[in-house]
Amino acid sequence: MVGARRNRRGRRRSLSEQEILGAAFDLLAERGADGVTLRGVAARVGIAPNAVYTYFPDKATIVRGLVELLLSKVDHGRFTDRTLPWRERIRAFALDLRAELLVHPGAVHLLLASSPTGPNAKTVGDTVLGILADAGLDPEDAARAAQLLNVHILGSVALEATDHQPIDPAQFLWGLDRLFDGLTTHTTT
Amino acid sequence: MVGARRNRRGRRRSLSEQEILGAAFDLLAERGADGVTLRGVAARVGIAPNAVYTYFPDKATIVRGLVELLLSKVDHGRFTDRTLPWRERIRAFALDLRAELLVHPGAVHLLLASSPTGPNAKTVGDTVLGILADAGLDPEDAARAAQLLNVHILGSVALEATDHQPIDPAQFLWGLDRLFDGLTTHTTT
DNA sequence: ACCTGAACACCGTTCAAGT
DNA sequence: ACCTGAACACCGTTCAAGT
Repeated sequence: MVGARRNRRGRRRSLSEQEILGAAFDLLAERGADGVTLRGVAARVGIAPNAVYTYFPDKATIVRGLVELLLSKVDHGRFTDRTLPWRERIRAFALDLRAELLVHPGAVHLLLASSPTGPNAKTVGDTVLGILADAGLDPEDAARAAQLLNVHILGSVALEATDHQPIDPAQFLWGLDRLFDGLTTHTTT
Repeated sequence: MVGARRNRRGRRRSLSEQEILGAAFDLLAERGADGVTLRGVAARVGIAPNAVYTYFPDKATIVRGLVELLLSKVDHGRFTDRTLPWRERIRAFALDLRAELLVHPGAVHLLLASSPTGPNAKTVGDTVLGILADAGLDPEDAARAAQLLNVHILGSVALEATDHQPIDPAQFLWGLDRLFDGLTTHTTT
């Protein structure tokens, strides 16, 4: 239903939105968040800077698409095994997302600034929500707990990524365990 | 010992670093983080853009100074009352810092991106550390807990501030309570 | 040492024009 | 509809020159 719109007249579309987002993703990987530039993306796909506006209304929309593309790299399938303890499942998910964000310098700031609402963001959120429901939290608590985990993951990565020091997951995992303890205490009382 | 350097020759200094940081702070309050611009600061204090380089080596240094100035607005004295329960003391501190960050759109992103190391940042950190020590945590755990609280406060504000929705402290406080529970569980086991 | 004017190498975005 | 060249209104930063 989306795309495949009849181009009744005029020149054929030489690119797709996905190719442009792909170029943005490459720039993110190669030059970091500050390197994701409208003009840079245009140059990489071989069109003039203003031609990008044929595909996206502004740069903010491109960044949201880029964040969506980034989130699609998280493999949700790995965390659906209900035979594993829920702590293990969340831990695996959190480490995976964290790793994905750490390889792209500044990417986490795009996340924190754009507060993604796309389908992939929803899928990621639903994955966490499902695990928390399996853990026995009622829907309201599960939603709050998911948000709390989100804050921990993004906040940790943002602070870790700016410290130029080597990145050690110990503090991250310690905090995650405190969160688990806090959630357990809350559900058992 | 700092400043009051003899100007042996040349024109008198027409400004102080503090006046420049003050102008940056005003711009932050009026136009948000994106409005904090080297040229804007220069215009506000009435000098040419490049004259700013006489006071600061680059914009990043100005931003660090601005973050320091922002942190100086947090009133640490209010949280030193040891007769109050430690949860109350941390809660008051966290709400205070959160409120300070929320009034300046985008300010939290400056914090997250600059990872402040100045004296005011240290004072803020020591305040939290002291409270956690009063709560009975050993120094290592207190340091980790302080970092965990830091992540929660900054991460929450960053996600809240980008959601354009009205800002509700309930989720923030719920998360804080889960952290307290998690820390309590950890110290009592 | 402090300040200026001019310039450089960028940005995101808009406009008029071509197909 | 898609694309281009030119321009606008910005950035941070550097350089040469004046006091």
